[in-house]
Parts: sequence; structure tokens; C-alpha cells
Amino acid sequence: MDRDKQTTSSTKQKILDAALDLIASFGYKGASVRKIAKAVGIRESAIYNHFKNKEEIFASIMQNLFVSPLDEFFTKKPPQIYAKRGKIYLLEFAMNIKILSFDSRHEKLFRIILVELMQNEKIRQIFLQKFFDEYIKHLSNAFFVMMQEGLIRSGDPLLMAQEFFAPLFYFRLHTLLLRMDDKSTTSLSTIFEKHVEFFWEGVAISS
Amino acid sequence: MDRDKQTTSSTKQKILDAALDLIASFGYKGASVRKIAKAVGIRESAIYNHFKNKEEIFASIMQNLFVSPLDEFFTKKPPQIYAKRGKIYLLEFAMNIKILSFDSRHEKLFRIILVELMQNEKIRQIFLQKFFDEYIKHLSNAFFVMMQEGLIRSGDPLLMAQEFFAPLFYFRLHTLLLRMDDKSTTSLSTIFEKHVEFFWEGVAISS
DNA sequence: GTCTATACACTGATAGAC
DNA sequence: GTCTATCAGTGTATAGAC
Repeated sequence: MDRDKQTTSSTKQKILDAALDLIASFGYKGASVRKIAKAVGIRESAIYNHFKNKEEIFASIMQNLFVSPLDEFFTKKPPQIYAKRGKIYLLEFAMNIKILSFDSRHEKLFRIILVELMQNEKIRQIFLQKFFDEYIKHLSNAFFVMMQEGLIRSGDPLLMAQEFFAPLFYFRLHTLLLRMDDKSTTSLSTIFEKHVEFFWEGVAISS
Repeated sequence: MDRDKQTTSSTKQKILDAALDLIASFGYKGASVRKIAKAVGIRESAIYNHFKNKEEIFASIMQNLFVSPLDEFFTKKPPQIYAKRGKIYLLEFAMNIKILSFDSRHEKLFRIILVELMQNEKIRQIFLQKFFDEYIKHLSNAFFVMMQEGLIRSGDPLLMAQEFFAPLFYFRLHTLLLRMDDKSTTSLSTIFEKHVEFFWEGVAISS
């Protein structure tokens, strides 16, 4: 039995889990070492056997913060190849965001990002890079392909990418805010699909 | 000379101004009474001659937080009357948001809202009400009118309102994030107008 | 109205016993 | 690895002199 080892690593993991919850609720400042220790069931000082200081805990959480299934989506289904599918491709992307919006773990991560967005420059940089640059560029490539394939009307693919992405972002935020106070999200249950429909109607070349 | 009176009220105003700046930078928690007092040039204890406690300062700022020119827009130009103008009406609305995005005072207010969004339920409620309900309903009315006038294709006006508003929200957030770290916003200088163009192309009935 | 002085809770962090 | 004990620093807030 490697009970000792297990206990050790599980304590470290417990600390990370507790910190994740507390930061999502109270922000980095609000998640005190005391609170984290209490949530885990150990003393404050014992925390420092696993992490050098509070910041190391935060840094450890940060690493997983932006590892998103959306990156995976663009890796598995590069626009250059799959964008020819047109509306189906857009729908797949939208469904990915929809799933993220209703997944409780990613909800927590998105919450932390938003809590720290205005106070932490590093998070802000990554946020900008992901949501206003990376995804937009991938989508822009997709729209470029669709134009070449004659599926959609021609125009600025970058603008189109932003126009397509922005409502998805907006709906995800809406979902998060409603869920935070345990409000109903039924009005948003099909909005992601409807968005794709609406968008496609606006850009598709009817043939 | 009512120098005393003036000094008094100006100190109170100074406290509010300093608090506004500090909260925008560090959040409610980060804006300590010590920092506020130091910024104003008085002792911490002197603060309590003007406000009962820290929360009263925050509450006082909150009142002005959501008084937005956008409310004024819908009051002065109710959709029922002005939406007949079609694209021009949408452009006017978009220009209002553009102006807000680049106005430094409203930038601060928007920052505070975002800083507190995840931690303060009251702010969250008002945020939801304004950006996901009130404006959407006004715009929804506008699109309903435009449909009746035969200016745009028929569809769900509520969905259309969200589709129109979401990118404006997204661009405003983008502007804020770039400006926070003194990055260039030239790429966003005409995006609000372009959005209206793009959107109108997608819904207008070409005649 | 502003000051000094002070109270008291909570923060992150460390030393040393077990 | 976890504990007790303890530290300095910062937080909000109050009492009383001027």
C-alpha cells in the first residue's frame, strides 16, 4: 500500500481543489490561506509544506485555466480542411461553447478568469489572446475557406469571425451570470443553435 | 464666503472621486479606507466624518454606476417612433456605445462593474437587467417595428436584438481591455460602424 | 472637520516541537 | 507532514483632543 504517497498527493490536490472553489467565489485576495486550510481540514502552516507561498497555488491553478476544449477543436478540426462543411462546422463550434457553458468545472474556471480579469494583467493578456485573437483568427480562416467554396457571401472574414463569435461569448456570459444565482437558464437552452441559424441566414448564398 | 461649506462638500466629493479611481483599479476590497484617505490627503478617521462606513462610500458610487446615456437614448428616441429609420436608428445606437467605450469616465464605471460582477450580487442583478434584458427589449421593439415596416426580413425580434447587441458589447469589452494596458485601439476605431453595416446586410430586405 | 491614539480582526508567513 | 505558537502588516472603525 502506498497510502502515504496517496495521502500526500491527495492533500496537495485537495488544496488546489479548495483554492479553485474559493478563488471562484471570492477572488484571489478573498481566498485566504486560512480559508483554504480550513476547507481542506489542515492548519495554515501545513499549506506551506506543499506550496512555497500563496502565489504558487494561484500559479498552479492558472496553468489549467485556459486549457480549453476549444483549442482542441481547432486542432482536431482545422478550418482549412473542415470549414467546407459550412454551417455544420459553425454548429459544431457553437456546440462546443454551449457544452462549456453548462459544464460546472469550466464554469468555475471561466468565473476565476472574470473575477481576476480587471485586476490581473497576466490573466487579461491570455484572455485577450484567446477570446479576441486566437479563436477569431481560426474562425476567420474558416470563413475565408467558406467564401472560396462559394458557401457564403464575400466580405471581411475577420469581421465575420467576430460577428459570429461575439454572440456566443455573450450567451456564455449570460449563462454564467444566471447560474451564479441559481436562476433558470431554460431561455438559453437552444440559443446557441438559433444563433448559428440566424447567422447562416445572413451570410449564406442561397442557391 | 461660504468657504467652509465648499471645503466640506469638496472633501466629500474628493473622497468619492478617489474611491472611484481606486475601486476601478483594485476592486472594492482593494480600495482600502487607508488608500482613499491618502489619495484625498486626510487621515483615515476623517473619512468617517463624511461617510458612516466604507460601504456607504461604495453605495454612493453605485448609484451613478448604471445611469447610462443608453437609457437616455431609448427615452429620447423610443423605438416605436424612430425605428422606422431602420439602419440609421441602429447606427445611432451603435455610435452611443462607441462613444461610451472611449469616454474615460464611463470606462471607469464599466471597469468597476466588471471588477465587482462576480463578487457582488447586487451589481450582477443590475448588470443582467441592463445588458441582457432592458436594452434587448428596447432593441427587440425596434426590430419588430422594422419588420412591420418591411425593412428587414421577418424572424424572432428578441433573437435579432441579442444578435445585434452582443457584438457591440464584445467590442466595448475589447476596447476596455486594450485601453487598460495602454494598448492601441486603432483596430477598433471603425468596428462599431462596420458591425452595423454587416448586420444590416444580413437582415435587410433588398428592394 | 481633522487630528492622534487606539482597539481589534484578519492577513500571509515562519520557527520549532512532535 | 502536521501541529502550536507567534510575528509583522493591513484592514475597518471609534474616542477624544483641538
